[in-house]
Amino acid sequence: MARQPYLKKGTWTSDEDRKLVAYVMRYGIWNWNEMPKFAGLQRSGKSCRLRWMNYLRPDIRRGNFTREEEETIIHLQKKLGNRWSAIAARLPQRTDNDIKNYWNTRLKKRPVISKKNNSVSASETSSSIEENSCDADSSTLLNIPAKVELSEPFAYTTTFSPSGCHQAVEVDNTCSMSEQFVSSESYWGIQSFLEQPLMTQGFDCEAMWHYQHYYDPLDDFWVNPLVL
DNA sequence: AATCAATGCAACCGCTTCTTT
DNA sequence: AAAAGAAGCGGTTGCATTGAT
Repeated sequence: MARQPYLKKGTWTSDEDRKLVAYVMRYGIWNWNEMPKFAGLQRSGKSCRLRWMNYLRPDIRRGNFTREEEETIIHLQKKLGNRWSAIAARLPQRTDNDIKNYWNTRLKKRPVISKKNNSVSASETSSSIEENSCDADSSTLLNIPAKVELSEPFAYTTTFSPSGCHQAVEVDNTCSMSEQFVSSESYWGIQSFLEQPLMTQGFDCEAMWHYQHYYDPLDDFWVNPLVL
């Protein structure tokens, strides 16, 4: 009987993140079960998919949930039950796993939800809702610059639109400028991977590289100008 | 400063659903 | 229509971090 190749489990390292992101950005998603070996990862396809979907995708917003998001979750959970993917579909930049975790660790524990204005009373939320200066209101949830923070030193920024087409957007000035940067070290880490010979054929590799940057010599950073 | 408990979240597991042949 | 494989989903676990003593 053929021995199963060793498959790593547990927390992802920055190197693994880098490999997966670079691979997906170059080749796209074609088959999660086959991808890991081409990407040089000793992970199951399932693990790769989960990592990408829940953490590495560029269109994910991380950090504190806004009051509006929180109220949406509460409302939809009441309406749909624990159908986290359905709830996540209404909050396009949040993952089902994030929403599930948020519900299980915070919202579920709340004893009383006020029906008045469909909101939670101040006494119940004062300790749990933190204002986030980068939060967008619900009308601008889409098409805002998204950021993925990987384990140091790898990070990149991009824009995302629900249709899958990249388009110019305004930089949210309320967010710190650092969110527009990726260090030169990280940039070259990605670039060197991308310059390696192709390992598979038949994919539109160039089309995958939407993520463009320019170098700012003053800060020694590669800046994402928010793609065309 | 050290230890323990509580908390939050990333990741795994097993099952279901969808797609392809 | 059936079978097989891939992808998606939700429940759960385990570890890292934080706070309390």
